[in-house]
Amino acid sequence: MLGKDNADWRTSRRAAASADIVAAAWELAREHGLSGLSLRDLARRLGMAAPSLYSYFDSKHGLYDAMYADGYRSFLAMGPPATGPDLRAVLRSAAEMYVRFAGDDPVRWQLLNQRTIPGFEPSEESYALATEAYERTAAPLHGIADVTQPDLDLIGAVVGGLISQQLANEPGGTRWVSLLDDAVDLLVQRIENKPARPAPARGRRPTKGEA
Amino acid sequence: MLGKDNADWRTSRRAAASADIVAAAWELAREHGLSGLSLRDLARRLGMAAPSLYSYFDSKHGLYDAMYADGYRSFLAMGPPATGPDLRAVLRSAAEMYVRFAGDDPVRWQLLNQRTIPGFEPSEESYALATEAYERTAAPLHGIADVTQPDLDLIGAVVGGLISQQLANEPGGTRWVSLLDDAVDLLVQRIENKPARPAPARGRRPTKGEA
DNA sequence: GTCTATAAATGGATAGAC
DNA sequence: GTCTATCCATTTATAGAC
Repeated sequence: MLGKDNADWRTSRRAAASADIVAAAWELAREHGLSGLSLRDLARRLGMAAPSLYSYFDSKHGLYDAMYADGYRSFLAMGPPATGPDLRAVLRSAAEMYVRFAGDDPVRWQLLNQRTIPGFEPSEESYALATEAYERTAAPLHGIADVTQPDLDLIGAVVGGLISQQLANEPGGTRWVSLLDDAVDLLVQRIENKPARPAPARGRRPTKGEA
Repeated sequence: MLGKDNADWRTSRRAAASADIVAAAWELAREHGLSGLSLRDLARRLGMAAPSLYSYFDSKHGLYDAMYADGYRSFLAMGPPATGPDLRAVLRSAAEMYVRFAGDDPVRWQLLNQRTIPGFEPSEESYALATEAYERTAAPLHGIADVTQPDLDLIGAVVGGLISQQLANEPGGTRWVSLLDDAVDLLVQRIENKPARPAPARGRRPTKGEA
């Protein structure tokens, strides 16, 4: 009567094997580039035959999808960002967390943030993790000032831009990343010194994004 | 006695053929992604045999290098950015030029600005074009206010970040790119409201980037 | 310069035995 | 689930005819 236990055991074994594969795939991606990843190399490193990988992933894109999900799970594992009443402190904390995450594994950042693998798009399930990570990071900002979606978009672009320049032009350095505090100050200024919430009706100018 | 003319003609013929190849390569890259480009497809589209491409390029990376150079030549062909005494106007013009250039051909922007092809690095000659483009774009800013290199780095990161987010998350849209004017205003504010040029010596704080 | 032919290495992917 | 064997496409490269 250990049918259920047996099934659980199998499932967890399978999950563990799958995790091993993904971990080895990250290793290889760091060594040979994201699109330089080959299933043969991967199988060899794991001491298994290449076709066996297809028991775990439908295709190479399926593997990328698992890596994508794994990347966001790693981000979520860093824990929630700081909360508090001070916009600058909260923003700085969230930005630094993101910069650290990107610097820890540039290839991971590339898969998660750039459209670099032709034809690859994350599955709904994996993308849901991306959404969760985004919302969790943005959440502490919502209460504080009058943070709008365009504000969040600009924040993301500025922080992402600094990371991107850093990784592309001076990997391992700090030339761009060291500008983070200054950038945060700018963003805080923008958000706090915004023309007070538009009086409901009464000559309100349409926002830029509105059709 | 037409040896020289004949040589010139051959050179220009060769250059024209080379340009045709690069143009077709861009087409294919737009269709199948940058790393999805195949020399067979390329040769087929040009109505030639694949090995013939090796008369023009040493390797696939050689082709990428030619595309890289071509990309920056296209940028330079847009002409110099606006000049003038108004920082905001000059910055906005340069930024809009860059955004237009990126939107016109996202794949080109990817090759020029992201480390996406494993093992590919532009040759010195091609990289010189990148430097020329950068310096030409930054030149009009140098005269105006007290624009430092960290200022330029931040400008590049912000503009590049908006482009990157736009292309990755909503290609063809304007959600991020429409924030450009706001971003420029922020940057102008930073540059203009900088603590006046530090009095030579006398308690000057070291800049972040300095060792 | 261009072609045909060909080679070797490598890539993703499938079929079918165990 | 794992293997062997196999397939087909791609990259790189060479030899040799035209």
